[in-house]
Amino acid sequence: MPGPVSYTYEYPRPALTVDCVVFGLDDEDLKVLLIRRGVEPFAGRWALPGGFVRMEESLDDAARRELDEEAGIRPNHLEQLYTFGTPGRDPRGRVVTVAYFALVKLSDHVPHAATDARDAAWFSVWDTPKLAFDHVDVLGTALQRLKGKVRYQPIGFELLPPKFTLTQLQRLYEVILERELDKRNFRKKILAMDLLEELDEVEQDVSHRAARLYRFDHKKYKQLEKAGFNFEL
Amino acid sequence: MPGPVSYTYEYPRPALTVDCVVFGLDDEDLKVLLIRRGVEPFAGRWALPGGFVRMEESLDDAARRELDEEAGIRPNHLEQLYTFGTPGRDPRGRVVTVAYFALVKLSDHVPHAATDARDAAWFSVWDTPKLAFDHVDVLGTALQRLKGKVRYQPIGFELLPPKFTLTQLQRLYEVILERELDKRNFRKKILAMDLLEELDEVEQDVSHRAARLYRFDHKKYKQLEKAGFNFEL
DNA sequence: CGGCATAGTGTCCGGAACACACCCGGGTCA
DNA sequence: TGACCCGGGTGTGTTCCGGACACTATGCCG
Repeated sequence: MPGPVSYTYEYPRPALTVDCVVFGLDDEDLKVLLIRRGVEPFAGRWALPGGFVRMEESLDDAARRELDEEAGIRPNHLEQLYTFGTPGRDPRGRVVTVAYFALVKLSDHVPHAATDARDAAWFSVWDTPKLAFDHVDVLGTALQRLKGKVRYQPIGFELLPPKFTLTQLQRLYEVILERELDKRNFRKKILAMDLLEELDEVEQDVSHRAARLYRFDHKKYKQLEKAGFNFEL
Repeated sequence: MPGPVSYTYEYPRPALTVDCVVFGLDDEDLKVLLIRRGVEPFAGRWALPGGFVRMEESLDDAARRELDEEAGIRPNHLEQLYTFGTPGRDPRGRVVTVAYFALVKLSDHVPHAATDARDAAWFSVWDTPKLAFDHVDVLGTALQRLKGKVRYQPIGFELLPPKFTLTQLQRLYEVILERELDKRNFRKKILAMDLLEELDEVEQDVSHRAARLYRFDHKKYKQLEKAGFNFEL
């Protein structure tokens, strides 16, 4: 990609990057995707996937591009999280980063690495290695946001396979909200919303009574949303 | 402020600005602070106060500095809103802006302009002139955020004078949420939280029975918050 | 065929939301 | 000066919703 070797401005400008907090759900645990850095600064440390924003792309596009390049991930749900710009957060100089958070179905991304000759891996969000830059703060902010948002918007489904059992769904909420929920009340509430399509299928290969499978009805949700319906818990 | 006349980088960098959506509450109406632009682009148009981020200041500091410089405002409540970076949003080239939103007591800022030889004025949020850049989008996003946030965090008080009546408080919520509330229930709920200090004073100069004044108890709120209390509606 | 592991289900109670109507206090104006 | 007008401020009954709570059903496995 040839071009001029330098760019000159009248006033100094910070560098601009995007970083992505990608969440996935494994049985029993909420995971976050990390990349092992190959270059300084923080070579060898784990960090959130991300990189520099190009001049002709939007911030959202930059986040998607970096995710695809660094981990081969094309998330369904991606939203801007917060912008971190404290001077000194990057030893190379002033770097401002727009953080994003994404939700993916882990099942779609089991064999993770091998996409860019980099190490990429899923870690439990409660037990990550020491992170580069201020990425702990970014992760913390993302967790808070996820916790706050999952109760008022049906985004949790992005973490589950298309067909899931009510128990799986309940566990998802329990893991994210960090508290236990009553099975009967949970089912009553979620079914009362009439957003789940009950399928004529049950889970396979379990050594006990198989649970019925459900599917989230995006179309019905869009309708209800327009009509002023508010998803809650 | 003399210095080198140019800054050179190996890769192109977007310019970085901050813009602030400052809300104030007038009897009966939610207002937003706008500044008339003196220079191109969009000279003569109204716009949100804002400007370029300096290399040695944090984003929050930049927002506060610009607000002070352009309108003489030092808001109590200021928080980051969203970062807008679509290529083409500024005709001068790639400019990414970190938007903030702030709440102020209008009473503290009645005589607005005259601070920087610029025009500054409060407009009803439902009836603003045509704005420069993509500032309509920014304003829209800020309104949405305010609407969402006011129900779960006691930030509405930042818009009222220190001493206020319950009716004033109720009107605030009605204006922001764009729906009417039941007087009896509103009072019951807000008083039950035990966050308002009942004063031995009543409002003055009204042509009907004077209402009792209250004050928001920040200290008590901090305590309750730590104890896991959640403000709601 | 018995045991075990998870699926699936209904009821009751207390507090919150809501709708409804009346008295209070003070200023205004005839 | 007294009648009235305007919002301020309060009580109650009804309904609705969320939370607590425990047992039966089903299917696989040994």
